[in-house]
Amino acid sequence: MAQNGTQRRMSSDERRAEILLAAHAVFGARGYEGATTDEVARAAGVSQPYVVRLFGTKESLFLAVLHDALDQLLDGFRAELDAPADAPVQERMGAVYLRLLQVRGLHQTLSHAFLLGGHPVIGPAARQGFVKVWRFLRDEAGFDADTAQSFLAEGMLINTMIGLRLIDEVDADDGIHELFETCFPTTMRAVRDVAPRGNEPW
Amino acid sequence: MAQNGTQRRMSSDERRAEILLAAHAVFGARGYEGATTDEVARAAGVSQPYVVRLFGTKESLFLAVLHDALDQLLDGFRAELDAPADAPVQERMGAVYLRLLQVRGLHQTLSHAFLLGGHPVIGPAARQGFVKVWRFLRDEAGFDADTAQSFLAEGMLINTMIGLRLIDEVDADDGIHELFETCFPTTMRAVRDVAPRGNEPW
DNA sequence: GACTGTAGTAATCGATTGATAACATGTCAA
DNA sequence: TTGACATGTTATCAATCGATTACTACAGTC
Repeated sequence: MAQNGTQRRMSSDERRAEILLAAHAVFGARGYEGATTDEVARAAGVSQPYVVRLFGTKESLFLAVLHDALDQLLDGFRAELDAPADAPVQERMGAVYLRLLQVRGLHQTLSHAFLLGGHPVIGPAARQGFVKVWRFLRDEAGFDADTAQSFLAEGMLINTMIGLRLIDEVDADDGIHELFETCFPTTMRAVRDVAPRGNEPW
Repeated sequence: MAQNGTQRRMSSDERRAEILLAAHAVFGARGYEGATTDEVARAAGVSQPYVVRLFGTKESLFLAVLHDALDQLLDGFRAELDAPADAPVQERMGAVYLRLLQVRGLHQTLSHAFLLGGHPVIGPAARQGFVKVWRFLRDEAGFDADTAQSFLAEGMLINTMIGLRLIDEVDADDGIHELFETCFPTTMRAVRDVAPRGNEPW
């Protein structure tokens, strides 16, 4: 029974991928320390010990999420670079960045990791990832230093606004509405459709 | 004995201020969930239960730290606005922001709070604080929307770079060195002197 | 110089949480 | 079919942490 219903047997790799997806959302919403392996497990529809078994420790699960986020980011950038150019590079990379909002929690997980530079294990991994992004922008995308800096800065502001759940008040507060229109001049509708809302835990 | 030595009796307000200072550093380095009231207590030189007694709960301690950070930021901005102008407004506000790096952990605590928008108590407080900064830049400092957005964005990037402890590798990695020179063109020496290093826990 | 309120600590408790161990169930090859 | 391995769970433990309680000690006052 249950041949294709709600419960199905998966390969451990498929399961790992599902847990990773759930972990993006949970770590993004609660941070490394605030998230629990049990929350991740329930979000992924498995038991808490199984999460630990598939990833070893909570710390290595977070590292896996961090590496996955950086891979998705840089792979997305590179794929767009290889595609035929239909707009300035900066706009195209920005569109890739915003498209990744569909992976719930990805941007916030990155920001959380970037704030843990003092952590003995996560710190070095986060630094290395950040530098990789910088090097991509400079060496592969061809950004000059000032452009790369502005691009990164705007990315960090986007992460902040997403993490703050500012969208919830975009209609209630004129200042926020203006900020959004400045930050997402063309893409506001897309962002609003995809960004996390306050009424969902993550 | 011990009339003025290492141990002294303080007013609860003085002690509260000292704990607040220590809490900036601890919350900044470890985040809201990652920090423990015991770490804050030891950093402030008091016992853990006393921290809880003076602030009620860990949550209200964090809210106090958040409000203190926003007060220091906006008070600093306003004081600089009232002082005789010796440079463009944007530069002067930026200098205030960098000067606050002397309050260890202040910027990172703000960033941590901004990532907790989904938290039922911290979220609304963080949103409100962020909007207050935006309104200050627009209404009091007279920034136009684009300038305010860039200013905020660069601030978030600075917070990220501080939280990442990137300064530790500024001499070891050419990319990081370049990033720092782009981001802190005139102020790099000051930032390096005052930013937290990897070899200190916070 | 006892009285009293405030500063502060030691001891401890209950809840949470990451991790482990033991066990159960499904699937595939021979 | 049956064995064997991979998928998954239930039960449980030890450590950590925020909070409470009960106690101690200092300082100003009458």
